[in-house]
Amino acid sequence: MGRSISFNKEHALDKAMYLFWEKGYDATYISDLIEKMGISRSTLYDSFGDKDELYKLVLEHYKNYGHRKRNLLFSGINTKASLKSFFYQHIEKCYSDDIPKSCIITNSSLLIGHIDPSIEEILLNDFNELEKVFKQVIEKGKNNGEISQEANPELVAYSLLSLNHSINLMSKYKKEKNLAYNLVDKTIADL
Amino acid sequence: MGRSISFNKEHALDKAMYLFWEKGYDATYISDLIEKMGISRSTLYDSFGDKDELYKLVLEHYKNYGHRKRNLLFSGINTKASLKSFFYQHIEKCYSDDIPKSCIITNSSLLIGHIDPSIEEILLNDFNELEKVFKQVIEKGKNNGEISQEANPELVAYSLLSLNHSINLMSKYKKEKNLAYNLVDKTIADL
DNA sequence: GTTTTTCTGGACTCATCGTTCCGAAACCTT
DNA sequence: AAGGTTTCGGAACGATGAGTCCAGAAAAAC
Repeated sequence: MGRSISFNKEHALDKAMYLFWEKGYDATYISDLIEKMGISRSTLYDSFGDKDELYKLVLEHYKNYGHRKRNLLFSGINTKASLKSFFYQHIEKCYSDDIPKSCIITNSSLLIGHIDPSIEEILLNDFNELEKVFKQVIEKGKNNGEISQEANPELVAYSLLSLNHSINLMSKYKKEKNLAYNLVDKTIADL
Repeated sequence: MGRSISFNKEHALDKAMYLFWEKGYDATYISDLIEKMGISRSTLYDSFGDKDELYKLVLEHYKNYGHRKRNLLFSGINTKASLKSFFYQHIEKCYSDDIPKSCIITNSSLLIGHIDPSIEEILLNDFNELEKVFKQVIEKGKNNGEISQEANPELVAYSLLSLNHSINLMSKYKKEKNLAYNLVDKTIADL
């Protein structure tokens, strides 16, 4: 009974995500959000809570979004090829004009220490998760004999995480895409 | 003639720098600034212009501040030792509780595309400058025979820049300091 | 058609932002 | 001491942000 929901929640979250991603938490205004999400002010507050709540939902939404790329890490013919395809796609996305630069987690770094602790926790968790996945990949590669037995999975994971975030930042600063490719190639070759 | 200035301009800029550095441009409010700088609202506007102008002065101030560390790159007994002392100090500063995390330029990267173009230009220049210095260091190391002739100075400089900014971000996200040291050691050893 | 729920639009409150302004105090010069 | 100049503090202004509220339109269920 009653009127049914007439907007797509996922679609609206998607729009909100791009806004927060591009402009950051502070510079994303409710007025921008309702415009891009295509809903009214009241609907936003009724359906998503306040700005903080919406931001949490967006971070959750972003997580799902990021998992698609992450799956590349286990889909290649071997460990190094998987890593390469992951990083190549990362570079292409970072240098694409269709989506915002960098990643929403990296962009949120300034919020740490100044935002609601429950949001900070989400940020820290998301940040650490990719590192864990890298570690798994390296351990799998060691078991397969594709990666040197001397490699320290924790350190390598850290170094890959570092590479990942560098690409984010470098793309913001408009550094040549080519250099990113070279660094990825070299890093993976040295594993 | 007239009343003389009763506050130290450099000291005030220093306080402003820490604030912008820690909170970022948007989240640094004039009210915070006048409190920390120890001057009144009108004095701030009279002496430093508006927020944008003050931010430019702060970036300039930060530049001088950063040069002290940069000199380490040319002060060691050899190229690799110099690089090590530079990065070691960088890590220590990033993990110190006395100064804000990361660096003001990295933090400001979020503003790119949304701020006054003249400020954006300063940011891009500052960012590129460190890369140039790294390149010089590598070229010098090649001439000295300390670094392999096959090394591509441009790529190595990019990779060191990348390392530098990773440390910034990793410290924000509270990653273990130890991993940063290990990555620095490995990166420099592989040169 | 009636009821129930969703959604809209706009007006509203409250807080806080950046900025301006002005009178008074402090200082230098003569 | 007097006059001119600059600093300084606080009040005030205008803009804009987040969030609330409500009357009514729209859409679905009964």
